[in-house]
Amino acid sequence: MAIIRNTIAKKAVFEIIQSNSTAMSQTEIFAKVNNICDRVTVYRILERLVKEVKIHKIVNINGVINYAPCNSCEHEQHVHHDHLHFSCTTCKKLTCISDNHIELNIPSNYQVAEVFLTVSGICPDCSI
Amino acid sequence: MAIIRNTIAKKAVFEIIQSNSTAMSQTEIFAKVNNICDRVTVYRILERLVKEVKIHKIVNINGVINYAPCNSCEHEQHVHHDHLHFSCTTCKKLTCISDNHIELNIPSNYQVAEVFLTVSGICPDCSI
DNA sequence: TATAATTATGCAACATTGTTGCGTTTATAA
DNA sequence: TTATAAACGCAACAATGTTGCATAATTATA
Repeated sequence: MAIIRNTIAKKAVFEIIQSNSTAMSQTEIFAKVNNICDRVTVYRILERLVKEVKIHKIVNINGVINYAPCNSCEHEQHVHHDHLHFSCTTCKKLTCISDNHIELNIPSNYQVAEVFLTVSGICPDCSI
Repeated sequence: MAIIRNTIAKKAVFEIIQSNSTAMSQTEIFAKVNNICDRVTVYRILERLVKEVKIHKIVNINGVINYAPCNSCEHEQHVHHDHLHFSCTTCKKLTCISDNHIELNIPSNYQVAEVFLTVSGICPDCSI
């Protein structure tokens, strides 16, 4: 098993993701990293953080991949993040909303792994 | 109001989308169109078909935008497509599953427009 | 503390996906 | 048949993500 290193750039990326109230794209994260590292490195750091279950990927309604910290997930059991994501059509921000337990009606021949629930609309900040 | 034209390429694109059991990306659609038109034209046709509510956009769990026909939607009322999408992690196919009515628990200061519900896992074809 | 092992990085180059401008073609209404 | 505006092709660009490889940096351990 590979040894995971906690580098300066990795710490910076993780801190940026954790301190932001909404999920961020690679582009936004790279902009905030302030030339501490190459943009390719940001991609690779994000990949590692996802693998380590420290952050998780969320796809925005326009297809842009965003990253948010894994706050309430149980790492040991690899329980997935079936909470709700709100995708604002005005400011494009993606916000994680508290857990929404939903009942699904899926044919039994489908093996379910993860549930992605995203709601689009206008967030409180944009609806004056 | 602009007049909508029903061109050969548009008919072909729509037929491809309608005859396929799973949702398709622009790349897949363009490959099936068989050089009947430019790839830019496919993008523009898809855009128009979405606007005409003949097809709808679905974002795959990897961020790729897919298109599926609008079968059961009520055009007049512009009712949105809050049915469930199954995204197979093996064959990457995106399948529309029948309506799943879900109860959401969203703070009242969020204005909801559309609900996107995507489940990842293994589809029947891939789970032998 | 020095050194070896290997993880992580930077850079360059490439791939894919989507967008825009503009001149030309074509479908439709009159 | 003709005028008009929608649709198209082409080229060029932009954004996002990936890969290979040489170099740098971190960690374990001697």
